[in-house]
Amino acid sequence: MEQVYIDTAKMLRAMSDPKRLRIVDMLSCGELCGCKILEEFHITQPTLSHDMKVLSEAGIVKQKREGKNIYYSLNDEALATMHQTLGRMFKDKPDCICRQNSCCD
Amino acid sequence: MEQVYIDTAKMLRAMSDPKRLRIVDMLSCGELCGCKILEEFHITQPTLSHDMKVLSEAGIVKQKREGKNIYYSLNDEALATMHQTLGRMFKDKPDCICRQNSCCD
DNA sequence: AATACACATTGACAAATTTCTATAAGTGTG
DNA sequence: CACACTTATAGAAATTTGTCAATGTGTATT
Repeated sequence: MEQVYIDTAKMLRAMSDPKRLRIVDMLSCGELCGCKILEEFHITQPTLSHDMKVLSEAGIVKQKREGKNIYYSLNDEALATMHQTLGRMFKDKPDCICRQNSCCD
Repeated sequence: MEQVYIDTAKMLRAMSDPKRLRIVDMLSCGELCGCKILEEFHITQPTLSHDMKVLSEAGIVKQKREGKNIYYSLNDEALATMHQTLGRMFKDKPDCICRQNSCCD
């Protein structure tokens, strides 16, 4: 299986939970610390921590410590690339990824 | 949880498997019957049937019977809408979905 | 040092997902 | 009708995921 499918699928999987998708949406408005994000959901802190780890490991969010807090922000570059990749996968074009790998013989 | 997160997450989940993502990519080049898709993977027929069901139930693929075969094709409209929704979620804009629902106070 | 706050890790459990074998159902052909 | 071919369903086993309570780690404040 080509790497692009594996990598893209991993990012999609990370965002395939309504709560995590909403977190991505929240972060698009700017960085937020965990405790701030936590306020918006009815989940425990360890659950959020786990969700942020999933998003981080998929390369969707970055984090930086500032004092006691950790601020999460979107990895805009990675998201833009993934968005573009998806767009190419959805459309039939001469440079369709599918044709590049001759999967549609 | 707003419906848009639930609906979008469901589509993302359906595509969050490398194999199913590749199937979407394959279908972007035109409709294909199940047996043709099956040739490209090392999985059993029931497994593919299950995968196609997941994609169908997420609204990603349509199907039509033609004799013995069932031809699968992308639901372009649904995919375009989802792609656009994702784009809006990733970017900070005045009409950011997040702001619309005042989740970033 | 003691305390408080923010976040991560561990261990556990239930629920969902993936994949298979076996079998059923729909369709066309001799 | 009997057979072959394509797809779907049922049931089972293994794995992954989502979530929590309990606890550990890092940082600041007093």
